Amino acid sequence: MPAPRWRRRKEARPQELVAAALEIFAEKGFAGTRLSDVAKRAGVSKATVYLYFDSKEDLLHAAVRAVEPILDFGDDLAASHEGDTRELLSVLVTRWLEEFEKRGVGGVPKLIIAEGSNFPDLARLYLDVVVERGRRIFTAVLQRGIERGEVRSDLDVEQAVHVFMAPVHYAQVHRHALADVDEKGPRLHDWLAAHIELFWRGIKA
Amino acid sequence: MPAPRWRRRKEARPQELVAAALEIFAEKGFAGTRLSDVAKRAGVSKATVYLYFDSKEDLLHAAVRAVEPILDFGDDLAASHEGDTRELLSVLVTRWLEEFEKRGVGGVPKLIIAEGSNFPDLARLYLDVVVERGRRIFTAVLQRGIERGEVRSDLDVEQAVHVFMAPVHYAQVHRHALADVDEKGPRLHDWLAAHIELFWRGIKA
Amino acid sequence: MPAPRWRRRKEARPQELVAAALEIFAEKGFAGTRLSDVAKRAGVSKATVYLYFDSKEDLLHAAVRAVEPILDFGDDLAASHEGDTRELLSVLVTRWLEEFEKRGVGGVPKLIIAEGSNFPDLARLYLDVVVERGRRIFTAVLQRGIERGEVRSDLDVEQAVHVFMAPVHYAQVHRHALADVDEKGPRLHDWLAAHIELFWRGIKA
Amino acid sequence: MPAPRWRRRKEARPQELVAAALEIFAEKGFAGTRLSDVAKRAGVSKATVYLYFDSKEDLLHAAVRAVEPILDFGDDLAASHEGDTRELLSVLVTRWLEEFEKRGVGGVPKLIIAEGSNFPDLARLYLDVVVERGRRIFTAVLQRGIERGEVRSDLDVEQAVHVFMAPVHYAQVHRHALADVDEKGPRLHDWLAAHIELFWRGIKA
DNA sequence: GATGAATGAGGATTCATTCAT
DNA sequence: CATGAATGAATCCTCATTCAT
Repeated sequence: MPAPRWRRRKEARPQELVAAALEIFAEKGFAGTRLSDVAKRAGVSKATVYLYFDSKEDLLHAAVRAVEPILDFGDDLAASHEGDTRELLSVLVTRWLEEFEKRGVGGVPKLIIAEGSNFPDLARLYLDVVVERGRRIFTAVLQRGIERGEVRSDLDVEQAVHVFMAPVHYAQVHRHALADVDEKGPRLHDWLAAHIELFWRGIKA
Repeated sequence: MPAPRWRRRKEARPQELVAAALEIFAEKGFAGTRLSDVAKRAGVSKATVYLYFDSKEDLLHAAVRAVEPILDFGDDLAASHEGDTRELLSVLVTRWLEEFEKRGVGGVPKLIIAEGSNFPDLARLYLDVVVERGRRIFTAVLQRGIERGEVRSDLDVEQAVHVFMAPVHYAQVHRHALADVDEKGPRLHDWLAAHIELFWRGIKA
Repeated sequence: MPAPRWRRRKEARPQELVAAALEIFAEKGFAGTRLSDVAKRAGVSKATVYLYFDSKEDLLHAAVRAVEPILDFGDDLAASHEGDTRELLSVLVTRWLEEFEKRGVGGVPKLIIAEGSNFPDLARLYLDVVVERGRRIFTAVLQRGIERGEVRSDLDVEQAVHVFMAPVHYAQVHRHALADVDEKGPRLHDWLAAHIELFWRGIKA
Repeated sequence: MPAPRWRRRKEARPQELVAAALEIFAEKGFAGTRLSDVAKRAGVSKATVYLYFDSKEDLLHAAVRAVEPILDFGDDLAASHEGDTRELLSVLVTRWLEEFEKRGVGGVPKLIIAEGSNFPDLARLYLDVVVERGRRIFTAVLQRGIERGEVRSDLDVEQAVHVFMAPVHYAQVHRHALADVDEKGPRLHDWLAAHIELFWRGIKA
């Protein structure tokens, strides 16, 4: 008795819905999103959404929660890295952006910016699993850099981390909010490469 | 002597409405904003809004257009500055943030991030009068720095400007979207001071 | 002390408003008419309408009441007519239509058709001062025709009057409701001439 | 056992809505009709109307389009008639009126008079499927009458048709607009019988 | 589990009407 | 007398949500 194909579909439904919802929430915002559009994009009927989610807001939460494991790679990568700190910064940033896109949650940062004041719980979740966690990771990296003598020992690490992360966050937001229309705007990878280059000059020993 | 039901305010009304609208649009987003709330905050009835604006969307445009003269200070300030470039960067950034708050349009950057994909015209307007103009101003500043020998002459000015501006934009967005909930987040002025400090180390000759 | 010019204007206001109202009521119907459009056509402000009329409905009544003296010509003309009856019919119909247009109330019949069920009082007024009065006039004319031996004495005068008037009423309605779009439709004067010709053949002795 | 809040009626709903709408549009006019009243009369909620029609105007169009097949009987009846022409006229007129009432579109002629200038497309549709078609049918009838020697060969058929139809149209309009209030007005069947009698005398050979 | 049908609550917009000047 | 400004009360339309099948 082979597992029927539709079984897999059925189990995949919630994820498909979350993926569809995320795209549209990120594009239109929460209030601007019609559940009927989400359903259509997921290839189901409106009513089906309610089999898996209690409400539109529930779906929003689910969509944002998809970002939870996004930085799992961070600690390991930082701990196991062998090369110099500057390269580690570069690898981490690259991976950061890749993970978001690969997992289809690239729109979350923008969504959080847009809806954070309407849904503080979501903002807090995002801050915890992305922002704070990112801060911890990069704090560790900079401290390791200091220990290794690569980074100035008089650096105010906390502020430096804030400074370092702003362009990363902003690049994600820009990409999903303005890039299409910002013809003279920065190109993502050059932008972040330049950022790391300048930042490194700013902190190196 | 009961307060009159209304008072003639033809002159002031549009601005009051725009101010009220901007606050709420920035907080709730376009679709999430109820015109009745805007009216209430402006102290008028819903119908009064329609005396001055054709539609909710028209009001949104008006609200965003309030940002148009925001960087008027930039060119003059840059041209007349006597001190060193680093200080000029600092002055300009400080002034930038002040102007937005002073004119009550501090929420616009966040609003544009949230609604840019729904209203590309608005995004374009914002890019023109804020982002591009900011780029031009800082490009000039860095070039002046190179000419004065303060800044490395091998600097890729275009990329440097993009790098420099990201934390400025992000700080504005963060302030109106996440700051309330981001207890461990950066404090605006320290953050930008640290940014300028590190950036300067990155570009100085 | 010459009478100031504006005096005349002021006294003419109600009539100008009634005239403007009538045109628009006849075109758009009562509910479809905006008082602001009436005011604009009359060259005054909306509020001015309320100096002369209590309400939109009051204005409607005034507009329809303008039709009251419309058939004053009828009795005299019928009584003083010297020629034959057929000619009298023709003269009366021609005059009927002329009077409506001359006095600017040509749209009233259509308006009454459209709004009669919403404003039975108006319908009754119109029936009294136009329809019933017309019936009386034409009844007298046909009876005179019988007395003069021009019209069949076995004619059912009451029915004949109803039959005679239908095309007159309909022509008025058609003109203001369908004529613009009814390219293959009848031309008013030929139509009524043919009507009288056929009717006369139908009733003549 | 409480009555279910609703019952699946997908098939019947549009027709029920059109019927309800037609009654109310004919009575109150387009602008004077509240969609909530239409919904109530059809026994559904306001929102349900929008499941089947895009807008109030769409519903109006649908309602008027219900008149489209109304004269289908005409050509056949005229072609297959065996008796004399006078009787054919009578039969056609009787049937004409019957069909409108039987199909519940008796109010359309009045509605078109009322709204023709606001919705020229509707007027055109009505002219095409009712007025013009009627003209063609009666033109054929009169020509047949001439061929059969029953009708004067010098008759101006085109004008005669216009004359003949006016009371038919007007009777329909009168019935739905004024009859209730026009106590001394004509009774439909006597009226049209007298019309046909007089008309026949006017055209017979 | 899935959905077509239905709806209640709500929001944008309009407009007759009022009032201070 | 006139009117610009303001508004309350509708009215159309949308959409998240429910329910019978």
